[in-house]
Amino acid sequence: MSRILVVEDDPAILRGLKDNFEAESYEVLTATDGEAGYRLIRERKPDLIILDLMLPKLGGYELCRKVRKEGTTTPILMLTARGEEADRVLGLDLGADDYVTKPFSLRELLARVRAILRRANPPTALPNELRFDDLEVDFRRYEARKGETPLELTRKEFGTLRLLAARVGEVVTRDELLREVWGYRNYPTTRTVDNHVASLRAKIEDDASEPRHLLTVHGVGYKLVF
Amino acid sequence: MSRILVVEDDPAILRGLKDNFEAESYEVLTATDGEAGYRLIRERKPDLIILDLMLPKLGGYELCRKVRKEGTTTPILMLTARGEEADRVLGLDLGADDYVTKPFSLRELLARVRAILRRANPPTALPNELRFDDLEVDFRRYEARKGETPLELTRKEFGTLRLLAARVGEVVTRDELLREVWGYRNYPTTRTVDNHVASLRAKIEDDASEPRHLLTVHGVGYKLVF
DNA sequence: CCCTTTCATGACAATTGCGTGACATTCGCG
DNA sequence: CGCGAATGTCACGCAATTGTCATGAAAGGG
Repeated sequence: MSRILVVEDDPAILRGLKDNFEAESYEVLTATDGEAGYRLIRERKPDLIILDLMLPKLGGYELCRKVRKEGTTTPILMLTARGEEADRVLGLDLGADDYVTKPFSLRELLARVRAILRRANPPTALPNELRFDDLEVDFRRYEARKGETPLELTRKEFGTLRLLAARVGEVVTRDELLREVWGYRNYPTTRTVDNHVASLRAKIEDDASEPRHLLTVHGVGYKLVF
Repeated sequence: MSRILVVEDDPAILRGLKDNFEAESYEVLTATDGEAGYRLIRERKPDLIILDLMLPKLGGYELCRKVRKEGTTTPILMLTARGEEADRVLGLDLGADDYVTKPFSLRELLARVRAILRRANPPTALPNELRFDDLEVDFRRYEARKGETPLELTRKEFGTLRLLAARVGEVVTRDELLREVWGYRNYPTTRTVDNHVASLRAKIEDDASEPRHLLTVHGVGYKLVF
């Protein structure tokens, strides 16, 4: 069976996870701070790393980036508390393969672990770039241009546009946008989405009052069309 | 729409939850102690159970474990007072699917409920498109065309057509349409359905006064045939 | 610590779409 | 054929949805 490393500083959660994964007959390694976790990654080469975001000595964020920079491709699942940087769409670039927000569902966590290990299909493919007409967006560089003029898009705008771009033509509901772009942090109103869509329109549409690409579907949501 | 059981002994909270869920078009069952909750689970088979941890007669832990042991897979969302981490892990051990700590944000709770239900009840096999004759409907894009001319269908019209399309040839009653398209609560008159069917006809039939596809079955409902 | 950017929220107006009722028409059934 | 019930048609008022803007809070950089 697979070997899983859990890096988590809360001893109660750590033990709960260890017990449960072992009950599923995984081999479990544990660490309570980032540095110990880093050593275990190098020495024991786990098949999957479960990483708390807030860690003593070396944060999950930094640890994640560090091992990725060293070329480690081991799948990483991030545990994040509500209130932390939990944006799924915006956050996956750090090198994590999946995300679970605390307090989390153990059943869901187990299901995700199985899914990751099965490794059949990569996680929901988000596009890395978008281009049509004179618009050009690079989601990895967080750069956008309209014709010759560079656009200053905010993080939420990038995230919103990216999710819409991932499903070009299809309607994306405000709830989906909130879930995927905003994440499980502080639940803003769906009205917040409208505002960000509005400012996106002001930037990417020729005439924001007559949008031709970022369209509203009344009572449902928004969609991006070419 | 979905049926939610709320088991909570604080009448104020219970009332608040009931009102809010009903405002979201959920059907709500309520119980103020574990035993009553247990009976409702068996008798009414809710789609989701929201369970307070501290309950008279039969606690949330015990109730959760009991129904799980009996093979019930209905998703359970636990409500708990802000407490120790041990509670969290223990609660999840018992088979709860998610967890919200009191005092909670109503928006958060609603979002989680939606997420759980979405996960548990994968969108019932509704067709994503419909085509016959010169009609072409894409339910994900919310787009419809008749020949060359695009049709402007409203949300209810899309929903109505989609449900009819899911059961081509079969009669769908007005009550079914109301339940599936309109949602559980605040039933409009069944006459409302007629109106939407009428406007659908005006759009998709060649001759609305002589419908050939969207047919009335007198005294029963409507059906879609090719 | 201040300053800038980004974000969330609310008020307001404009628009869309929905629900309802009145009346006409059709259907089912004797 | 005739009656009552069910359905079609239509138009109106209202409620929900959305665009727009302003404001204050939060986050991030110097």
